[in-house]
Amino acid sequence: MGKVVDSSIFRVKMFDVEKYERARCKVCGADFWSKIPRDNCNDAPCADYTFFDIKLGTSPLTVKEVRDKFLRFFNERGHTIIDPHPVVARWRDDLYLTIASIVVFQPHVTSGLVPPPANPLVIAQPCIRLEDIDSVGYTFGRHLTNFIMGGHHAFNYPNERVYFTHETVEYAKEFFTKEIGIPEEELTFKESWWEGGGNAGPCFEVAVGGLEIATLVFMMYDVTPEGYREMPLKIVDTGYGIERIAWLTQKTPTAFHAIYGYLVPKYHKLLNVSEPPEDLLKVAVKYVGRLNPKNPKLFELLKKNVSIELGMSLEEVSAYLDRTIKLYALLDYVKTAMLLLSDGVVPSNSGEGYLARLVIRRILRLLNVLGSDATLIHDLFDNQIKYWVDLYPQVRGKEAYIHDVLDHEVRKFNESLSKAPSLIRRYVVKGAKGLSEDELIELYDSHGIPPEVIADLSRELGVEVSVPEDFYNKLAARHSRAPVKKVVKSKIPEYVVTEVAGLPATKALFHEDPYVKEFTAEVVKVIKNYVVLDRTAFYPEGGGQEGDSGVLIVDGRKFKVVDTQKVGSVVIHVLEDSMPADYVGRRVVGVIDWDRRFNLMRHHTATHIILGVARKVLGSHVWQAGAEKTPLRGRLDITHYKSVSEEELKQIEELANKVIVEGREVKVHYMPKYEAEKRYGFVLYEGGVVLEPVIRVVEIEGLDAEACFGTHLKNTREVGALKIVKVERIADGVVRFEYVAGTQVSAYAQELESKIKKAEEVVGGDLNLRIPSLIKELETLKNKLNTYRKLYFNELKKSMYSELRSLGSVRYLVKYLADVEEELLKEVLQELTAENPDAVLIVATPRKAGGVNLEISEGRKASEVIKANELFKQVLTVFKGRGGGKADHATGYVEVENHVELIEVLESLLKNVLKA
RNA sequence: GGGCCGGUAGCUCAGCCUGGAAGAGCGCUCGGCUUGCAACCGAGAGGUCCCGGGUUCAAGUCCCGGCCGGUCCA
Repeated sequence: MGKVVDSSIFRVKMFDVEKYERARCKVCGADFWSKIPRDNCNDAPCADYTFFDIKLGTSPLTVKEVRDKFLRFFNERGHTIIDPHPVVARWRDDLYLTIASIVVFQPHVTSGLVPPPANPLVIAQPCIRLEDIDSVGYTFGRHLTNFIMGGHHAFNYPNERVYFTHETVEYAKEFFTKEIGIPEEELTFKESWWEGGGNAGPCFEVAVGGLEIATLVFMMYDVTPEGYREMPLKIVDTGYGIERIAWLTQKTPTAFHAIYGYLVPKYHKLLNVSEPPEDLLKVAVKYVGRLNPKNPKLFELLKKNVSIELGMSLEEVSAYLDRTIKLYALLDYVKTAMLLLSDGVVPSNSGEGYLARLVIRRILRLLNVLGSDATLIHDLFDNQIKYWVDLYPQVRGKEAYIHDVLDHEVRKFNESLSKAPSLIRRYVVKGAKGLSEDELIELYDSHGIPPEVIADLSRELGVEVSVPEDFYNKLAARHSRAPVKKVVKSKIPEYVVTEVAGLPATKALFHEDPYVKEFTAEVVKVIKNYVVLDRTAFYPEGGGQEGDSGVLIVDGRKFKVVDTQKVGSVVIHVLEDSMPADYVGRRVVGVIDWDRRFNLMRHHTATHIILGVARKVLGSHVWQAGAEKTPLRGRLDITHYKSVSEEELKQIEELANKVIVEGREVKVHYMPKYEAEKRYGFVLYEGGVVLEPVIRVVEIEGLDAEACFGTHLKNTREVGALKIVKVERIADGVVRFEYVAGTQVSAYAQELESKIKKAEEVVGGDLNLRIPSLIKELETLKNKLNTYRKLYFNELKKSMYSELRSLGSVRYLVKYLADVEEELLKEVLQELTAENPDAVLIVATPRKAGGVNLEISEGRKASEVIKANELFKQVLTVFKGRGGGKADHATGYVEVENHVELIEVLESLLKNVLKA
């Protein structure tokens, strides 16, 4: 299905009533609505920035004031105010960042699975978008990596309409004209199309004086691999640019001045960047609307225009602007990184942590380019934290963590930079005449050395390197398309899934009482060895807990259950052998393998304990990055930015055992989604996202609360004991714990004991005593061996030397040695040839596969007369074999059993060569 | 999750393309020079060439698999 835009949706009532005209932009060709006639759509880059000249009916507003006005305006019109969510979208597994306010409600609300927390509602949501990261600064604040999106949303169900296009446009007009005081004739509504987070729909882009200040989306489609599919819900999804509106009212030369206030001069001072005169910025910003960040030539043109208009030299304009826009980018990047770190992101080389590292690396690179020390980053953050802590309360209390992480990142960055000179030298030498584009890209892609650093360093080496303008595009081309997301393969065959899909939900006895070991039920469906019952105590695989095994008994006949899975809320028992199809309707007794299940439960509850304890010991940036529970052991990956110290590990294990001994209650309660999120926060979704209105919360009092499907113990005491058996860093920023609980602790100890016992049997006694003495013994033997080896070495050398016979300009030796260590022989030959440049030494030794190994070794002078490899070739004309080498050394094998014959042949060959 | 780069002496690395006897600088030990230090000169010790297979007469080098680290991109 293709895009279906019925343009009648854009004919809203207000345009009729207020006499708006529909027109087409002469630059971009888009259709738009305006009260007065216009040539263009009034939006950058089709129009210059003219909003500075518009007289507004309000005084300048700060970001916070705009936000509050926005929330109040919609609240007064029946919208419930919703608290903003984190900038890291932990409630979603298809998205790392909160890129829009609607993301907060996707996909659980937009799909219709869960009702919205209120309807209609309004939210001021901090968002992060990194796709325009390269443009930040150049456009004086039109592009930012973080911003607050003011969104008012209405969710229209087929049987419950709230409001849609007409009211949305009316609200926009009213808000902008009455609250912000924009004259109505300055407003334009451009027809467009929006897509994001799996949904799409037509939209209006609202602009004033070249600046887009809001997008009004009418979300109507799901984006599927097959195309657009109409949604049952019709959703009003609006995005008001809070920062842009503040800029508009303040009329500062850049959005950065409006957003960051006193931080702008402060950063100029800290970074030692001169502030451009105000008229320079004011002149420049007019042209900024026309900038296309992908075309750097436009920026050069801008500078030229400014220099002409001000009568200032181009060099002076460049000197001001080039550095200042980098400073603007820093303001934005630092705030984005601050928000990411405040939400507990741990920088890493993969996953969401990479996004944090990406931003921090940009900051460090800009500091480098501006000639500041990397450690200045701490000051940059401190100032922003102070400035923003009121508007973003989540930053409070995170200062220590942020600085610790920054320290770590600065160190890593410096380490990779310190490797740069030698790496570049290697490439420069290789390439001779400089660095090719490919090499430039490889240096960045594989070693993280930014192109500007490469250019600097190679210049020092006397090689000019030019960085191509489209460097990052070329880099992108190197990374092939992102692979299609792997579809998790069901362990149940497709035909079973479809047959089972329509069945009523299986009653989950394992949830009602996780201690049920035996139960009776009725057979509902049989497909070969796949059996569905009306109720079951068999736990189906999920939430990182393996499915149960056990036995089903029908009329005394036993069927072994090897696995349990679920399709939707239907539980499928996987049998070893098929069950007769006519068993449907019969009574069945189910018995689960309780030993196995109880071990699973202990490891599952233990996993929650360790996670809770790790957060306490290491910090609130610790999130679950993966987990697995088997009957034998548990495994938990957490995010953490350094390796866990011995001390911390001990603390975690001790605290976990304390929690076990204390006997804390493990409570399971069902709770409305929004209430649970409010009470516990998004730590709930450690184990995965839950798309249901009511969620099952497993809570260990005062330690941990997670949305979890698994079976848990009633009390932590039942875990018995816990031992962490392994800790490793599986990726930068991710630490893996492996641990055993309950009876497995003893099993683990037994295993250790038997290992030690076996080892002690081998060494004969206490390991702690025997190993040092064995090492000593080994040393003594080594020394002795060395003594004898040296003796033999000298003997062999001496005897070989005495056997040298003169022949022309060389002295030679041909010898068969039956028992000699290969290494030792080589050493003797090397020394002899080094000391006797005229020596030609040929030694044959026995070869396991038959025949002999032949080694020809020559001194420097001798090798000029007779080339060892050529001599070998001649040997091979007489005997079968293979071999080769170089002038002073050749090796190989020869198929000959009679050594005397071999030696005779060699001697005659030698003589022949020397004669010729 | 994927691409790329790397793993050789205590450290920084060369050698790998094109297979043929394991290298350099720094550091270390000893000696010389010097009032002493630094520098300098001389000698020496120091190696699981990440691991496992394969190809080959021969593998640090080529091929396959794995481990570890780095880095870029989702």
